[in-house]
Amino acid sequence: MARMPLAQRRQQLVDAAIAVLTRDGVPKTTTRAIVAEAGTSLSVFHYCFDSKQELLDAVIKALVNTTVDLAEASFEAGATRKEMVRAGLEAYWSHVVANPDHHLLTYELTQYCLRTPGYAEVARQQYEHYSHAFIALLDGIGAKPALPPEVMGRYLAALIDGITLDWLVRRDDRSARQVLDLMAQQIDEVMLLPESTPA
Amino acid sequence: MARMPLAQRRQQLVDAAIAVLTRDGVPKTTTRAIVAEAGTSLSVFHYCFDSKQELLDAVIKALVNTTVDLAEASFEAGATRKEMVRAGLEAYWSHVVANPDHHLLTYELTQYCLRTPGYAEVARQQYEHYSHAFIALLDGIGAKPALPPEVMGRYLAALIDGITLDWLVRRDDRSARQVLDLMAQQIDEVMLLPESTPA
DNA sequence: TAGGAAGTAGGACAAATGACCTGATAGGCG
DNA sequence: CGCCTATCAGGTCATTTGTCCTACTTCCTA
Repeated sequence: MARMPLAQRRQQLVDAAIAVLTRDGVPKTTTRAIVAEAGTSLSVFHYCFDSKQELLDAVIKALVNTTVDLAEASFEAGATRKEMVRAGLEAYWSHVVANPDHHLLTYELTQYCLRTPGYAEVARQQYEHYSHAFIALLDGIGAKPALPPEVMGRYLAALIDGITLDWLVRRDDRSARQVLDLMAQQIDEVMLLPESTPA
Repeated sequence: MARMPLAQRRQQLVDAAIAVLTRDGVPKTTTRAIVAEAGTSLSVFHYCFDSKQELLDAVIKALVNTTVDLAEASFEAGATRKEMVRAGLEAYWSHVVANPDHHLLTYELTQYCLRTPGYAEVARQQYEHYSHAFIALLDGIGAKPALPPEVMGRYLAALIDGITLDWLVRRDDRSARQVLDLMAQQIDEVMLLPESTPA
């Protein structure tokens, strides 16, 4: 193997671990599978990380960051308010459909954190981020919520989380799209105050 | 150990497995932990089941049944339509709060099924049951849906699933209750046609 | 250019785990 | 009562998995 500075090798192992986690799931992600994916050896692994747990720390940090970035970046442009809402959901949804394993892994890691002493807080922050992302979206659109934004954010985050999980389980595209449409409609027609129509 | 007929011993091992799964999670549920919980030996285990997988089959069947029963039984009486909806959600929610480990395990097993070849269909059926339970609830209430019942059922099932997961992660009772209230309100005021007011 | 540190290689080891085997024993049935 | 089948006990084996150790190589630097 080509020699590589420590930081770079660490990053490579984190990437390899994410690849294996995504492809094979948490239980099958052994240290040997990770180093095989990275094309290196066990000794290199323990040269870079004290333990498997320390690597998982780094993996979780990396994944949470990308997931949050995704959630925040998903909600962007559109012409009318209704279009912006739909565009945001659409952006998120196309990422789900294109990367089902990524999202499945997110759920798995959440579970892992809940079961691993000292990691519950990590999962907690992850879910805080989700609802905050929705609040920020609605705020960014310039929408006037008809309800407390906090409650709306959590409602919508829970809803999209449930829709995602349902699709990951049943892979029913038509059903998912119908429910997403209903969600967009609910947001626009029910949860936000009517737009001030320009004269 | 007292001698016991095969079927009874099997049931005992399934119960023990559920206890360990609930308490310690899927990864820590080893055959040894199961037989220790049941107070028997490994040999008894392999006398009753060919493999750990075969036991898990039985466990999943048992758990899915109880979960579905719960979901269906949760939705019962109340005076007005609004009260019935709230009572149904309340019944479900009190079970969640009283048995968080049970519900956490449900999510874990869903993941397990998705990752285990040949078990995806089990998870799929589980989620079918959830939305059907909602459709049946609304139908049982005698409510006139303002939307296709199929879509509403999936929307509500996804929503309650997301709310449950959010609470399991953040354990924020106040937030959960607010979102549940909003859900009840949405159902009553938006998703169902107005009740025909008696003269 | 020599020395030393940073990085790599491969093997080894103990613990955990699923699976199984042989012999003992209980308890119904003739 | 005595047999014989169903049930149980304990030990054992092979595999997997995380961890680590020692020796080797590359590369920077004084």
